[in-house]
Amino acid sequence: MNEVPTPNRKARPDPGKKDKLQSVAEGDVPARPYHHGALREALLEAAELVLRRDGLRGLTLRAISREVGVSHTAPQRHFNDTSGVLSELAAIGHHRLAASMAKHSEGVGDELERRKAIARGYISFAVEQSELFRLMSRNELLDQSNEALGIARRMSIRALAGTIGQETAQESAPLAIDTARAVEMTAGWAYVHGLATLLIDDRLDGVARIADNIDDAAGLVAAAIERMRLTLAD
Amino acid sequence: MNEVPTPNRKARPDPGKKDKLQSVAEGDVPARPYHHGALREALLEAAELVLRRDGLRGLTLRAISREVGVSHTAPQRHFNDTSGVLSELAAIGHHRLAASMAKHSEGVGDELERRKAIARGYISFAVEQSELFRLMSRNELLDQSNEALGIARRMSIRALAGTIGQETAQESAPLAIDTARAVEMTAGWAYVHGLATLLIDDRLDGVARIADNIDDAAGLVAAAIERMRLTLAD
DNA sequence: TGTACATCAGTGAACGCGCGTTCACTGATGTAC
DNA sequence: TGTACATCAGTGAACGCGCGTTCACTGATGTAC
Repeated sequence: MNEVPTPNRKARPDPGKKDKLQSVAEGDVPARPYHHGALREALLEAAELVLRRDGLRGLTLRAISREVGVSHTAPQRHFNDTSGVLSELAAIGHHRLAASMAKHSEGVGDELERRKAIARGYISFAVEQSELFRLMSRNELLDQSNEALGIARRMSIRALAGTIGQETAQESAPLAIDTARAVEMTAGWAYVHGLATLLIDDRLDGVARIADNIDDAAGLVAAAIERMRLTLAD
Repeated sequence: MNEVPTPNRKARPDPGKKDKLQSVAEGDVPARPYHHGALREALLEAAELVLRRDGLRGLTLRAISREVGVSHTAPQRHFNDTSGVLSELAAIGHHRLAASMAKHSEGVGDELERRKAIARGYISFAVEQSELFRLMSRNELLDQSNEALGIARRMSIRALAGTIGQETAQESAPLAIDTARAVEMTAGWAYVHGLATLLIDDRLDGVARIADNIDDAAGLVAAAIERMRLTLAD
């Protein structure tokens, strides 16, 4: 009787959306199948895109669903809620941060130079992926019990300590250091993290503007990194 | 005819709310008048209360209206929108930050000690009023054209440079310094800001936990501040 | 000192928005036999 | 190799929530005369 195999569904607001039978004949765009196959990964990529384009405010489950072209309830199965997506994204960010530091310091022998290189890697990541970097600090939005995030955090701390590559991928092993070393590490981390944060928040412009020979904050940061051995002021 | 002077208003859902005629006879609680008198200040206080209690997420125009007990459209007249309230609040925060640094360093003569004291003032403020401190960095929520905020920011930078009190309240005058001084200031600021940020974000616990003799992040920070002259690590 | 009137400050009902969540469902895939 | 059935993945309508905004209004205050 019915030529279209549509059973007793109530309504089809957009019937042109799924043309499953003509999939191959329609062109090279394969018809989107009911089962995506790699929806989780697609959603994460979409989430990153939305984060860059619309900022953290626009990053909702509905937004990433729209981006992928999937029902807005689909993400629930893969991430429980928004914090699930954000936590995964933050974990990815920590891995990239670690990779950036490792890459910048790769093969640098001199210890001081090595530390400067790690600092550059840290700040480069923060500047180039500032929204992601910011997200990584937004604890109230992240699921603190997320395992991947925990592992990724430990990994980036390890890369910061410059011990990545020296040990194998034992990122879960504790990094035992003594007190003095911990204090130095804290100080160094704080220094670099503060530079990165102030830089992407455009706060250094104020200082740059009042200095005689500096007219860009990036130059200020470069000079500050070069100093590396510092006192609080003057 | 009518004993109550209620004219042709449609409905009174909560008639007990405003008992204007019995104001004095009712007790020492004065009946809330139609005109508040200092609504702007009351709303700002309420905003700070809400910020502490519910965090930034709960800080809405409707929330602060509820807190004061006023119609939820009342704040519109005093602050245009939410960013107006947040900007005023951030400005207050900058003033308090400046005051904290000034107070801690007051009367400290030795230059290095003075800088440590300023750092303690910075970090104390961040820890004690962490939500407010965080708000001050949330540029996307603040009205960058807000004049009070701009002035307050310049003031806190000035206090950070340790020049507060040496000059009069000329907070709008430019703070002319040379390049070397600017680099030092930037480095010092970054260091202290990073310590404060990592501390209130509970990020230092990770380092503290892996150090042999430190089991609290606060101790780590205290030690880091005491060092003050640092290299990136080790 | 009193009166008229403009202006200011706050009210409360109504609306639209985008969000997350629930629910019964359908389409696709995997597995037992 | 084929068939039955359970399980998994995605759908889309519906709902409730809290928010900001608009609007016509009312109550209080200030000012001109």
